[in-house]
Amino acid sequence: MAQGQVQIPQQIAHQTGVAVPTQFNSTSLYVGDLDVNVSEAQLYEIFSQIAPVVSIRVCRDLISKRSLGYAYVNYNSGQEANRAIELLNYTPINGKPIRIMFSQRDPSLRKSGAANIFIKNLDKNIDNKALSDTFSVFGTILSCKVATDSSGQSKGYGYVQFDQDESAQNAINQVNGMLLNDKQVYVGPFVRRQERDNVPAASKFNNVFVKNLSETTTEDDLRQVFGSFGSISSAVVMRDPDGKSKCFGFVNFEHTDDAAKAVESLNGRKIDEKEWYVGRAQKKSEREAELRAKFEQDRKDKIEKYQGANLYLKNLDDTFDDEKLKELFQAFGNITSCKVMRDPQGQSRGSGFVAYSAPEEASRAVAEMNGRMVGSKPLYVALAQRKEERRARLQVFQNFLLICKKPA
DNA sequence: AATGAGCGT
Repeated sequence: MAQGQVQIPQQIAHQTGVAVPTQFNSTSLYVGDLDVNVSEAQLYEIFSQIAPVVSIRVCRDLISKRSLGYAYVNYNSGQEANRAIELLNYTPINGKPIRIMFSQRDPSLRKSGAANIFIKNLDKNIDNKALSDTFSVFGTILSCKVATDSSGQSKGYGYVQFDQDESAQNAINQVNGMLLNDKQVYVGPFVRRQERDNVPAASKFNNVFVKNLSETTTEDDLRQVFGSFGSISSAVVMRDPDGKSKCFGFVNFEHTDDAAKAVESLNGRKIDEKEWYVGRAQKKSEREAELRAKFEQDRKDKIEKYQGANLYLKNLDDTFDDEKLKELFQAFGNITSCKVMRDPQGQSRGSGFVAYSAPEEASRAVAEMNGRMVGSKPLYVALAQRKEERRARLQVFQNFLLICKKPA
């Protein structure tokens, strides 16, 4: 027998060739949320109180043998398994409530999050069992859990997953906004964190930004135009210290939906011969982040564009200056910049850069000029590497040297 | 205020 498995001396239910059992006559239970130290023996003691147990296995990491925090308990009949769920679910073992479900090896239902609801503003005294009892009137619960901190204290929210969408819908309709232990709870569909982040807070805003105003447009004009969408708590046209309009402003609505309506219908409208831009006002930090991102993108575009249009020169005759370089290289294309590198004393370092406006010009220059005698020496001409590329290459080389030095 | 984690011999 496999290690870690307790085989109970009972006749074993043979299921070979039998169709996959449905949820409710399955004899196999998944027991999750186990403390890592929970053993088969502890589970046996508890589960055999319901009916004879066929087998129990705590699943463990193959190598470390550490408990994965879940186990399987098998009974002879579906009724027994069902009874175990009813009577033993949320029983604490080592102080931690276990969570029992019918074993369902196909993960698709679990992953889909279907019929799953989220409850918040729960009284801290409501535990898994109480939550389950509250919601079981709407249908069969597959899983139910109150979020807790490490000491087992309720965090005031939880989850209930039903087997049917309809049950979840009814639970939401009937319990949302109701009092549970004198606290008004929120009940809604469960939404994955990631999906919730994808829905930008962008749709909930009160403050509207307007630009491209005429210089003569005033706060009163803004109130006039925006006022038709709902009540305004403030309107402002930004101005220079001398009072001259900066041609943009902000209108703050009392209700988010009014703000949204105003944006929807005013953006791009022509008013006083000016096409207004009307949008959600960004926070300063948001705006800055956007500008930073744009700047970064522009920089990347520029690098991309000039990629391959830059030359790196070395072994350059000391008598060459920027001007002479330009003369030498302009035959191959349109030079956008040209530089001889010098030390702080102004002495030529014998290297330099020539930038063209297109990569073809640069490669022509390499082909024609590399190795050519210029002044006293043969000139080295190659496409310039970007700083990062060069750094990466140097790093590879340094590593190589280190490896070479290491004794066998 | 808060939107998990979870399936073997």
